[in-house]
Amino acid sequence: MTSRYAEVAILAPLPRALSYLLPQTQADSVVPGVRVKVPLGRRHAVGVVVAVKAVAAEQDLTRLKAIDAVLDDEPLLTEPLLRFVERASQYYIHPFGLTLKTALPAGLGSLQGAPKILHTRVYRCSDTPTRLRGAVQQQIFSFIQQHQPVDLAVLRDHFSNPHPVLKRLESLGVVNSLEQESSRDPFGGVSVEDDRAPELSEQQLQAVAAVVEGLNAGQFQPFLLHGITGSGKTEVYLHSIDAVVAAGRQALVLVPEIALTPQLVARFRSRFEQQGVRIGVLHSGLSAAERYDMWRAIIRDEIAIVIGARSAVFAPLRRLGMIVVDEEHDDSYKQGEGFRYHGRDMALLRGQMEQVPVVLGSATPSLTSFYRMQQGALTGLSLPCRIGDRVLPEVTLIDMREAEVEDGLSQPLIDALTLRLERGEQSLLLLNRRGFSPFLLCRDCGGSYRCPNCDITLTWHRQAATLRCHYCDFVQTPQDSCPHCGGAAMEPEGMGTERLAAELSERFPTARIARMDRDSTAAKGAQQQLVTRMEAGDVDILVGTQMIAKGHDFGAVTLVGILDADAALNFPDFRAAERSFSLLAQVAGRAGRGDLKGEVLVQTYAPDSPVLECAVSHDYLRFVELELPMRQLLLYPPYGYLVNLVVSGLDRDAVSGCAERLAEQLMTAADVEVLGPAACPLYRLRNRYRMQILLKAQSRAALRILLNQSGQWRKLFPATVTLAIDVDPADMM
DNA sequence: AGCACGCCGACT
DNA sequence: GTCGGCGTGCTC
Repeated sequence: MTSRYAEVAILAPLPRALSYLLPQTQADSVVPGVRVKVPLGRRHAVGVVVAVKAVAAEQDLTRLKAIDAVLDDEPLLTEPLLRFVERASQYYIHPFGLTLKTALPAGLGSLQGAPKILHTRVYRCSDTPTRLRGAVQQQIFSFIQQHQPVDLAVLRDHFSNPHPVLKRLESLGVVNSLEQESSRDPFGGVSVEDDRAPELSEQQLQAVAAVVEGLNAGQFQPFLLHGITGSGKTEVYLHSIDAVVAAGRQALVLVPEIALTPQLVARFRSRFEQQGVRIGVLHSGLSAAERYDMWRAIIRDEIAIVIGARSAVFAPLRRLGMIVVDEEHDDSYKQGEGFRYHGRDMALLRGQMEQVPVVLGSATPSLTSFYRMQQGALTGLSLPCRIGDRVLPEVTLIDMREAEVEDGLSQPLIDALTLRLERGEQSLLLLNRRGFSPFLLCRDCGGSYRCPNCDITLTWHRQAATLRCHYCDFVQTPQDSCPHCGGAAMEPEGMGTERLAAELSERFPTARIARMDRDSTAAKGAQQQLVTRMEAGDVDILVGTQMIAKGHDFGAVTLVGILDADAALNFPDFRAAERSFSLLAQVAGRAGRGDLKGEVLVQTYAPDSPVLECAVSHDYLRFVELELPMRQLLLYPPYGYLVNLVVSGLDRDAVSGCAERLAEQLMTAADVEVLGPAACPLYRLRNRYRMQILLKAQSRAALRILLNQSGQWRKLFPATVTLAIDVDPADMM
C-alpha cells in the first residue's frame, strides 16, 4: 500500500503550505479543494488541501501530524482554480493561505461561526387529485402545481399557516416534499420582465463576431471594447454571452460594485432567465450565508452566468467560456488592503490560464489598457456612436475665481437648476465629499476636531450629530465649546453632500431634493429606493458623491453639475489626471440619455487645466495623447512597473528606522529605481505611522528578482513594524 | 493569526 | 524574591 500525505494551506499568514498525514477515517475524502481541520502548534486551524501526494521512498513522515477532520463534502475549489489562486498569490507576494481566504466566501476560515448550509422543504405535485375538499387545499394545490418546485418559505409568504394543509395534501398523496439544500434567493423574489434583444449596429455586430471567434478558437484572447457612454457595450456582452451559453460554457461578468448596478443585473436576468439560464450574483451586499450558498451553487454547476464585484474573479466556474470586465478603468477593482489584487488583471490572468477570451469594456479605458491595445497586446473593438445618435451633452467650465458664488453654487449653476425646476426636468449634482462639512472650525482659535488615530480632521455629520473619521471608525459627539480654547462657537466649514442638500432645500423650498452617498444608502434597500424614486420622477435634484456617476441610467436628467472638479485633480498621485478625466466623463455621460439634450456645468478654480479641457470636448484620445508622454517621461505605468512598499507601526521612530534600513538594502538592486522612503500622504492612519518606498522598473522581471528576496526583508524588522507590499498600486495614500 | 517562551519593572 | 508586560519566533 502506498501511503499518501496532504499539502494544506492554512488560512492564516504562514509563508507556505504544511504537510499532514491523512486521517484514519474519511481518508478518501481528502482531495484538493476541501477544507480540513488540522492541528497547528497547540491549537487547531482551518486549511485547504492544495495537493495530495504519494510518499517518496526516502521521505520520513513520522514527524507529521494528521488531519483532524474533513470539513466539506465536496471541494470548494476546482484544481484549475487552486492553481489560479496560487499564481495570484505569487504575483502579489501574498501568502497562499491568506489569498485563499480572500478568494473564498467570508467566514470559512474559522472553526466556529462558519456559514451554515440551510435546508428547506420543497413541495411538488405527485398526483392529480380527484377532488379536494376545502377552498384552501385547492388554492395551495393549484399554487404548487403552477410554481413547483415550491419552497416552504414561499408558501408561507402566500398563505397563512400552510403547514397543516400541506400535511393533509401529503397524506392524500397528491403532493410530496423533499428536504433539500436551499439557495437563498439573492434577488429577493423579484422577477423581471422579458426583454428582447434589439437589432445590433454594424460596429456591435463586428465586436460580437470578434469575441465569438475568440471563444470558438478556444484560446486566451484579450479585447478592449472602447465605447462611449450610451453606445451599447452591454448589448455586446449580452450577445457574446449568448454564444457562450449556447456552446455549453459559462460566463463571468465583473462590475465595479454590483450593489451599484441593479439595472445591469436586471437586464441580464430579463434576457436570459426566460431561456432557463440561471444567473448568480456575488457582491458585498450579500450576507456570508448567501455568498456561501451562491458559491456552492456555482461549483455544483447550477449557474451559467456569474455577475459580481472583483472577488467574483475567483468564482468556481467549471466550464468557464469567457470573462467580461465592465468599466475596466474603475479603481474599485483594486483591493486596497490585505491581498491587494486587481480584479481586471486577475481576470486577464485567469483568462490566460483557462484559455478563454476576456473582454475589457469602458468608455474611458485605463491608460494601461489603451496603451496595451496600441501595442497590440489587446485587440481593440470600438463603438464610436451613441445608440439612436443621441447627441453628447454640452459641457461648460465655470471659472470659480470670477463667478458669483453663493453657498458653493455659482450663479450660472443656480440659473440652470432654476430652469430645470421650471421645466420639470431632473438635475444631478456631484460633490465627492460626504457629510455636512469636512470640519468644525473654532471662530476664536481656528482649532478643529481631529481624529485621535489619523492625521485628518473629523467630518461633521449634522443629521447624526456626530463627528466622524472617514478613514478609521472613530466617532465622537462634539462638546458645547471648543476643545482647544473653550470658545463658544464651533462652526461648520466647507461643504459636503449633506450640507449641499440642506442648502438647496432652503434655496428651492418646493423642489424635491434627494441625496445619494454612502451614508444615505447604508440601510438595506435604501439605494434601490432612491433609484426607483429617481426613475419615477419623484426627485428634482439628486445630490451625491461619485456613487451617482456609476451605472445609473436616469432618463430624464438634463443637467449635471460638478461642484468641485479640482478635488480629484489635486490628489498627490500620478493617476490623478486619469481619475479626474474618467470621473468627469462618466458623470457628464449621465446627462441627456433620454430624448432631451443634456447640459453639464463644471465648477473649477483651474479652468485652464488640459484635463478639464479634454473632458469638456469629450475627447478621450486627446487626453491619452496628453497624458501618455508624461507617464513615459517619468517611467510610470504603462511604461514602467511600480511596487509600493508601505512600512507601518505604532512607533514613529521604529517605522522610519526600518524604512531607512530597508531602502538602503534595496539600493543594490539592479535595474530598479528606489524612491524614498517618504512619509505616506496620510502619515498616520488608524494610529499607525506610515512610510513608503516606491520601486520603479522598466521590466517586471527586475522587480520580480528583487521581490523574491522579500521574505528576508521582514527579518530586518521587529515584529511591531509591518511591511505591506502593494504590487501595481492604484493609489499611494 | 494564535500561542508559548523569554527577559526586564513593580508588587507582596 | 515572583507576577506579568509585550517582543520574538514557530506552527507539518
